Amino acid sequence: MSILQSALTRKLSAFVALADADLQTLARFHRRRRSFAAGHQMIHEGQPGQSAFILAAGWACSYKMLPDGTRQIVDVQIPGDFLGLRGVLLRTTDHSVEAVTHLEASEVLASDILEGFAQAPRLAAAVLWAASRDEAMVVEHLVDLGRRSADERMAHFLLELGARLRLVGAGDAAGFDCPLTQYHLADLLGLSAVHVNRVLRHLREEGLVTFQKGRVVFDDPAGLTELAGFDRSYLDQDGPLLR
Amino acid sequence: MSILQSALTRKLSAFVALADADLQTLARFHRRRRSFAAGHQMIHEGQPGQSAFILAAGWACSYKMLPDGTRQIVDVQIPGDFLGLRGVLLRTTDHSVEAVTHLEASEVLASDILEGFAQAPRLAAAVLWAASRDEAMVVEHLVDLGRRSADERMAHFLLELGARLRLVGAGDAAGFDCPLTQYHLADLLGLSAVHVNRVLRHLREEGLVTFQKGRVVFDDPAGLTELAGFDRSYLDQDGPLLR
DNA sequence: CGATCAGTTGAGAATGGTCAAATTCGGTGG
DNA sequence: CCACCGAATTTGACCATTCTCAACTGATCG
Repeated sequence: MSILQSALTRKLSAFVALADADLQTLARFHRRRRSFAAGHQMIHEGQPGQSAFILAAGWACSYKMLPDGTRQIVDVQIPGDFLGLRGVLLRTTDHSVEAVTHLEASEVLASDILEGFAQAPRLAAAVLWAASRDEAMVVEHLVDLGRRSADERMAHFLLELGARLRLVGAGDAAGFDCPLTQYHLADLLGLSAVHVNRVLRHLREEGLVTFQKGRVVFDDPAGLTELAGFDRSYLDQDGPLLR
Repeated sequence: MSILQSALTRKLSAFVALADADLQTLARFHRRRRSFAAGHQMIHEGQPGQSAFILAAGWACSYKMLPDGTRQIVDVQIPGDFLGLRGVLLRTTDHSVEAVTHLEASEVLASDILEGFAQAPRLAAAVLWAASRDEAMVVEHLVDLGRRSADERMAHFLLELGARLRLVGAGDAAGFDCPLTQYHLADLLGLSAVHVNRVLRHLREEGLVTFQKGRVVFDDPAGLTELAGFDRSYLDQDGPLLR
């Protein structure tokens, strides 16, 4: 079993205890290994979901474009995450997904997913359960956009991302490597790129966090957590609920 | 079978063809009928999810409070929707739910859900599948907050709500009855109540939509749709994917 | 009939946006 | 090694959307 498979298995097992049949079905999701260049558009909004991907290495982001040409990034995907699952489940894709870095992923055809779920309904429950935890992150993001100031948003996003990365073994309490540009941050946080730059400068001058040259350093984790009102409990999990 | 049950069954059957055993399990979710006064807090953020509810009549809203006392409403629930499901699945509730009007709901204990899901994994998949469609609405809401102007947000929200209500037989193309106050709209759309008032006046003066005395009237549906960039395809569904 | 709550309006302030122009940085070719 | 290119970042000046504070209206209710 590859490192990726064990990571995903561990993630899913946090929700549902999986039997051998479930694990074999899951293993079949990893047959088609693919590689993509940075900037490649993996999934196109509005098209029927032909396939989803399980991210093995690299970063991606899912986003929606608006008629006026602006975009809103909904979420960032890191290794172990699914891409485009909802597009397959709802038969139509409501967002696009773009590779932020070069990335490695398993392509899972829509038919694989539907057949696999029919044969292994407990696996289906586990996958959807994990998706429902992802929704908790989207909700936090929504609160960011609705009610937090630009500084608070940035602080909250960087802390959440750091916590997620640590769960998959990338980065530590001191900081993490981050391939996102300030344009990505702007589209994530609903700000202009210019203002993102000012916010980052402000947080740096306050001694809270430094984001430079592709690296985020938490200079004052406690102060940053305080500013952001960050509570990581929604990311934690401690054992399968469904046995 | 009650009207509510058939509505929920229809909703779930859009995703997964349910067998008799699944339907019987689903029926057991409706044993505990409860009634709540407007303003009652159904679910408290931070507490372990003891039970969820299936809304039969009335409106509710789920929200998060911030340390500074402001709140962000994440979603509005109307009849046929689940309340507090994620709190049960993730063992801890990441948001609160409040009754907007007097409401009728079936209380479903956490143990009912977990036992039911273990016995009827296809039902579990169906419920989580429906939850994943709800996430599509949260994503639209997120885009509202991140990248749409106040006018566009209001237009988009009212159109989406109207479309959802029509799916459950409340309201029509002309408009709908809406018990939300301007304070609710403010907390939904990330605006101040004062600005909500100005936005509503502006949309009314433009002849697009009128919201007065608890009733929303679409004066110019086409113009409103154009302003909002509204595309309702993410709400549509046309037959079970998993047979 | 006072009290309360939702809605309405005005004036001034603030957060964040837009436009425009440097500056830095990582390659890349000579 | 160096000049150069394009992308990313940085900064300044000005502008606009939205917020805050405050006051007032109107409906509802005990």
